[in-house]
Amino acid sequence: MARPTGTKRSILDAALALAAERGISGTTMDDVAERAGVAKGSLYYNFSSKDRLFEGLLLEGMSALTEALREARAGTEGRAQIEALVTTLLARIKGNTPLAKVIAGEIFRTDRPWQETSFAFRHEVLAEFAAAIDEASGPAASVPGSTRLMAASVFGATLMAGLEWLIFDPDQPQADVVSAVLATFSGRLAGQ
Amino acid sequence: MARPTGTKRSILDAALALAAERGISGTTMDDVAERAGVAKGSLYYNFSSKDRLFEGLLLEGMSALTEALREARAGTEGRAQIEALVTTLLARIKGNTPLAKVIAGEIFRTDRPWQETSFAFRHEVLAEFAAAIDEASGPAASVPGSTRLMAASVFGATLMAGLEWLIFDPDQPQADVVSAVLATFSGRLAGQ
DNA sequence: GCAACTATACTGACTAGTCAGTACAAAGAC
DNA sequence: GTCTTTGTACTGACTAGTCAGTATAGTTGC
Repeated sequence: MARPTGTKRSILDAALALAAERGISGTTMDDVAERAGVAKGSLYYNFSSKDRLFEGLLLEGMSALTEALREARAGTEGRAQIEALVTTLLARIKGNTPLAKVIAGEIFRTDRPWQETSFAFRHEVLAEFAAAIDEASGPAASVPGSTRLMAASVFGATLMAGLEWLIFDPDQPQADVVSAVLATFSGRLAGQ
Repeated sequence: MARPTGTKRSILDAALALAAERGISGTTMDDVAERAGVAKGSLYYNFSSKDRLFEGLLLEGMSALTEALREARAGTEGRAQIEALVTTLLARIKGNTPLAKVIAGEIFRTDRPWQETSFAFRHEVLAEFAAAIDEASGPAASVPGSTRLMAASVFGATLMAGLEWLIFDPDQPQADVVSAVLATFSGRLAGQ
């Protein structure tokens, strides 16, 4: 699963940029070849189909993200884990906004050939958040299954705020965005 | 802006169901006609183009949602507003999951002919959440622009948790999902 | 009572164009 | 001398949109 270089890299980069602009279905293989500056034949020499190309793209992006989240959580303890995950996720969204847009658009689709891949990724990401939530609030969750839903909440909050930030107000400092997301969880809104 | 009936209704319903399964780009007009049980010509008699059809679809769904959120907030005060908005949004997502899936997949796209419509909707929804946040935490927000980001966080948390719920564990009672989302904001995760 | 006309809704075969994928001869790269 | 890439032409299935014609229910004139 080494990060591709050379022609494969150009193709993946071009495909990602285009998919972020027009969606995967709206991106044609001719477009990808042109933007990558390679011949169309090279696309099919390196990837067996359009589906495989985009599957590879998502797999690569998702692996990098889960890896980053895993490391962020491993380096911290207790309540700081949530903060570390939120900070890391926001940094990743900023560092690769096109990927974040594509993932956000794909995450609820249930009809893709790479669904399996995508669900596994989703599971891993939520597992990191769930583990951080257990660390922060004690493992004695009141309702069974609620940790996973809370993990989805924290992930969804960060993703939505991150894209809101980068699409509509990209000049705002990253630290302010981290603060805003964490403030949402601080108890000021719904302390029991 | 009366809710269409008859043929228009069948077409919109079919288009929504298909778009939730395959995305808008992945849905063909022939598919829509077949599922709606009408001839393809009727699609074009009732809507001038595929884009207009889906714009109408999103507009209808988004109007109903903002209206519901507005009412929910108007009926409550203080911190209960957040809870009312989260509850209402989750109920709507459950009541029309296909629409929620389509909106979730569209909300970050910046290349659609109906972008204006979509951004306006986004703005209205976030305005409701922002108003509730102001009510809950006092208008003296620490960082300029942070209320909008917090609104995006709360909205994103609810949307992600709602779809997680309905796609992966639809038998879980709605009340548990509301609790889980609100628990995320309770301060147990990141109380300062 | 009925023929002629109008308005509206709908039909489905058809057109013009698009796009994933293929073919293959030639040229670099290592 | 094999692996990779190029360039270009091509195929065939698919798709948005069109349009001449049909169905039906009024309405008007006589």
